[in-house]
Amino acid sequence: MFNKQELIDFCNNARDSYLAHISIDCVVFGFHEGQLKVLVLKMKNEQSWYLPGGFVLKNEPIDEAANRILKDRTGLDEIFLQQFHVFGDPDRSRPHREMYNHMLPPSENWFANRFLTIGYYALVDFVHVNPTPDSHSEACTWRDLADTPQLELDHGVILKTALDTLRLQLNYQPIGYNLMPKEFTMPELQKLYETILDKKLDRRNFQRRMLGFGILTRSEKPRKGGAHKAPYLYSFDLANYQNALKEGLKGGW
Amino acid sequence: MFNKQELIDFCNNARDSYLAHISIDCVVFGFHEGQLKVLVLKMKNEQSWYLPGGFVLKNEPIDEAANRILKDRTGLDEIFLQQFHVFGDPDRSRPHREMYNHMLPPSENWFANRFLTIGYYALVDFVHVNPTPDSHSEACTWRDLADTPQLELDHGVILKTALDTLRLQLNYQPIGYNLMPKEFTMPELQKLYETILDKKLDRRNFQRRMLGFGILTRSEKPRKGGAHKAPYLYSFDLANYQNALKEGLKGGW
DNA sequence: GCCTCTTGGTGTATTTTGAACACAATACTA
DNA sequence: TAGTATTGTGTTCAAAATACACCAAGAGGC
Repeated sequence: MFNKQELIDFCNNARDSYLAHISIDCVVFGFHEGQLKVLVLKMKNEQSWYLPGGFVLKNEPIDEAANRILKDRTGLDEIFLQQFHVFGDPDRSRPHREMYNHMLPPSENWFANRFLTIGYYALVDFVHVNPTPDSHSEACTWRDLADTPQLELDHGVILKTALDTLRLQLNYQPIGYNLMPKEFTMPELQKLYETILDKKLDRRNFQRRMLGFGILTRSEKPRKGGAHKAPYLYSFDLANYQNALKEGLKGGW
Repeated sequence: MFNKQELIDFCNNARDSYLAHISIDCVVFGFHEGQLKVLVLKMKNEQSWYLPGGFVLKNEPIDEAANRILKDRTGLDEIFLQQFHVFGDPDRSRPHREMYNHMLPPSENWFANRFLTIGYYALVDFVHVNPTPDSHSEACTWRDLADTPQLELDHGVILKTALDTLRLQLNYQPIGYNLMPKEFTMPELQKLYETILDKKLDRRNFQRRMLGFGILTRSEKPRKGGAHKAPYLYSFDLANYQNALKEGLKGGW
């Protein structure tokens, strides 16, 4: 939350720079230690949590805007981003719109406007992300999907919609490629699928089908160090993966 | 295209009524005589064709806006509508933005603004539609998908994206229910699937699979009148259909 | 070192599903 | 009433999904 002077400065700058009525909110997924994670922000001086978001510069393509916003939050550029839905209820941001009523008249207060928000989901390699709060926030952190805090406004709905979209697109987008590190074991990849789909899969059939798609290349060296048998390391063959996705990975899970 | 006075009136009204920077464009699909059809508009005094579209009232949910716009073009209310993509390139409407430069300075010209457009696709029962031009247009007509005119701005891309989405969602949305009349024969339904997917399907396997889903109810009376064997009439069991779609109609086509 | 436990990798039998095709039924035509 | 075009149903064969058995490799206890 801003104090009055911060608010005035922000609003002046926003009016000059950004398109009115339009915002972007991002659901950033990562995968670490067998858990699907989401990046969330905690607002200064309040127990309120948000998805990373921002506005669109007056002459900026919206995909670039989403990329810019996420670069600020993660340190990563060229992130895998998919637009998935516009949330356009006139009341969706009412608490935001009224929040600064006591500081500024609505005509001068950027946040008093109605905003449609364009929802993007992003897939990132967890270990490369450097979570960075924005000027409203005091914290930017990963949370397990099963352990996300209550989110403000309609951000809970946005998150849920993103997750539903992710499930539907699992066979049509390079989701594994973008969420896994370069090299990974088959059980790790299976855990990702199980987490996204929220159900157990048969270990042996999973392996056979995955290999059957011809989108994985096996490293020479297995992973060392862990207890028990050393699993092989795999990486995605991006060209084959993209090609297979055009038709969709056939069959359900 | 407006003359100067029409333009001034439109702009004054638009500024008071609509959200800036946001428009809606609709791809209306119908199905008639074995052909997938799209509703297009022809602008007054020009050989230029557009998709039906409009703007969002300042306090109107976007889904309602799309519904309102389509009610004006089709006479139908409560149309099946799906938001599918936002087109947000800053240059997407450049020709529109410059079109009235000689009549009004940009600051007073609504169309000189940048617009993001939210793409909706609509599915309607062809025979119930009463195509109605808007104030820019001299004609509003159905065109075969294979015979659509060149569309202005990025409307060609919007149409193509809608069609791709339609294909992907065929097993997840009640597309048959919304495009077919109440009663139809199995070969007619098959033609719809073949048209959307743009490939031939085996008549007998199609029939067995469709019936296997348990989403159709067969009428007592077959269709009379045509030459040759009278086919049965079917209608969708909406409750079962919706239920089956939650999981997706399993298998590909 | 040997046994056992745990985890990863491969093979096989059974069931289910999908594709291809033959044939019967119906309604109009000649 | 035979002919023809079209619709409805059944059967066959192959492919794919599922379930399960077995083998391999590494770690720790004794």
